Amino acid sequence: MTNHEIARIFSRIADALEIKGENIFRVRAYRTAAQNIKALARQLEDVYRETPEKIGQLQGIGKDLSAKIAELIATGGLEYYEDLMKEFPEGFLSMLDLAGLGPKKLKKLHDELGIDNIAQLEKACRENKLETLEGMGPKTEIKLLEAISYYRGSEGRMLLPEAGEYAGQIVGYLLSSGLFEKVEIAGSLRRGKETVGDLDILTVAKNTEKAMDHFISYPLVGAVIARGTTKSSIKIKEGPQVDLRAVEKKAFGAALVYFTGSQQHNIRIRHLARKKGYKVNEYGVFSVGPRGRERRLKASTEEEVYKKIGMQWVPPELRESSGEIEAALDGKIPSDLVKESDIKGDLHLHTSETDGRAGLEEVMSAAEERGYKYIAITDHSQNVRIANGMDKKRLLRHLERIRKAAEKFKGLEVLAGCEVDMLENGKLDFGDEVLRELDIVIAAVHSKFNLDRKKQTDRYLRAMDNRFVNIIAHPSGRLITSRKALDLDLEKVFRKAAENRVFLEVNTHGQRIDLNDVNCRRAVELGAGVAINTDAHEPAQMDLLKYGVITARRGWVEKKDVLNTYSLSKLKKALKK
DNA sequence: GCCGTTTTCGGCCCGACTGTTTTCAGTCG
Repeated sequence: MTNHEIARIFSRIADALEIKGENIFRVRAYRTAAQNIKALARQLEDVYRETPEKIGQLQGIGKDLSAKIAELIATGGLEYYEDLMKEFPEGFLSMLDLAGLGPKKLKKLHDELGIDNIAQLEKACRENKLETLEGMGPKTEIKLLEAISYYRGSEGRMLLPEAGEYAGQIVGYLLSSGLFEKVEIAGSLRRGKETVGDLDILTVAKNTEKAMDHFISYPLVGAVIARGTTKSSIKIKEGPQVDLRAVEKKAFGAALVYFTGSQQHNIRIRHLARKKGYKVNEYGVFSVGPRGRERRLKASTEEEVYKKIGMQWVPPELRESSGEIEAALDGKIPSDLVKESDIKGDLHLHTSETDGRAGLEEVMSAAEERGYKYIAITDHSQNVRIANGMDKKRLLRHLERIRKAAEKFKGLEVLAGCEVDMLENGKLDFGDEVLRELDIVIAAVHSKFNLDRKKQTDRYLRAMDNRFVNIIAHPSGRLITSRKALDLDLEKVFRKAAENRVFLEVNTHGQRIDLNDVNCRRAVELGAGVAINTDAHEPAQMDLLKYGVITARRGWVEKKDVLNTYSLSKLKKALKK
């Protein structure tokens, strides 16, 4: 049972209890627990197996919820949950995913109109049945019909790079108007989550009325969801919802904290502030005097807001309520989280020799343009036939060509390597007599994704015992929207990596982001290092590096933990082991 | 249901916008 599955069950329980009209704080407890569990760096199942009592020490998990987690892990099910679900028709709770429909209205629709599912809701809206209910009118029906159509056509959350593109375009549109003094991306995009739902943009506007009008007139707008003086929301045609908030300059810091989230992070910040006699909202930090009199304290930047509460500034990527609050209170926020400018080269690149699009020199000059000190050319090995993998003869010839082409690029060190396939039994696709000819060896799985946990893990461990292996590419094998991660004991893999000085890749290609944030964090905790690589198959993809960097930052990875921040001489030493 | 140098009981982050109201409940982030 994964953390995500446990979190989903808790959040379904929260939905169900809310509809039943249970104590809202009890509902919130389940919801908070679900969110905290999703943000954990370790799998609860692993924690439970080692030290079961640690479950109850987690933030927001007490006696009752730790017992429920134990039951889920031990039996794969939860009696309380299953009984609760029996009270609701199939598909009923998922109606809560409709925008504008919450537990209260849903309960009313069920109790008074007998609505059990989306199809019945749609029919009732079309027949104007909702208008017969108190508190609902014609607009409610229109909004719900829109929500239903959006829900059906919804592709869910975007991948991070796609969100980045949308945001870049809108920010450009806003800035070009001259109506804004400041425009800043906030929300999960600023935190660098691997998928993003809505886009959040925080602004300081010279004239909020004009600014809001400009925003809702964005050419690609499909619908205006809300239009207020400080807050408006639009839905982009075939794209995401975008929320824009305009605040005064002096409130910008507090507003940026608030609008960046995560929600759990905000709740804890405000809670801490309250204990100190302050109130924090998006307009600033206020001291609360006798008779509730409020006085604004100077806090126009994020740094000042955190300082007032008595803690260090927290980098946005860390704001997931997964230990950063405690660290910031103790002054223990990592001081040197890896930055894009720390990266001295890309160590996983393909060329047209196998399945890449560009030739050797094109790749090298792209690297030179990016100011890299070094790169590694790592085309596929023979077993990956679909990618036109090289046999021994072709590889040796390729190495020669790489070294020859590299002579033209004086300031760039080019390592001649290979992405060597990891065979089912953990042997590599080439023997040691070939591997020793390479400057760098990346081992990777491209087939047999469905081995059982023991076999898959042994496959990795054996490959990492080969003394020539430097990097494990895309270790978990997952593709965010299409392929599950391999069934793998990552704890063992990370420990072995630390022991044998094998680096684990943070691969930014396509839908990978692999390792992901929580795995990065655990790998580094266990003493392993990472390498942030693009696995680019054409030079433009080398730009995706920033998403690997942000993911590593979310995993609390510092510069010293990252192989490709090393100087050339240190890199070469590390590769020789 | 969780949590505690104000509390083991009584709190639980905080505010904007909408639609249906005539002062507010519901929803959202």
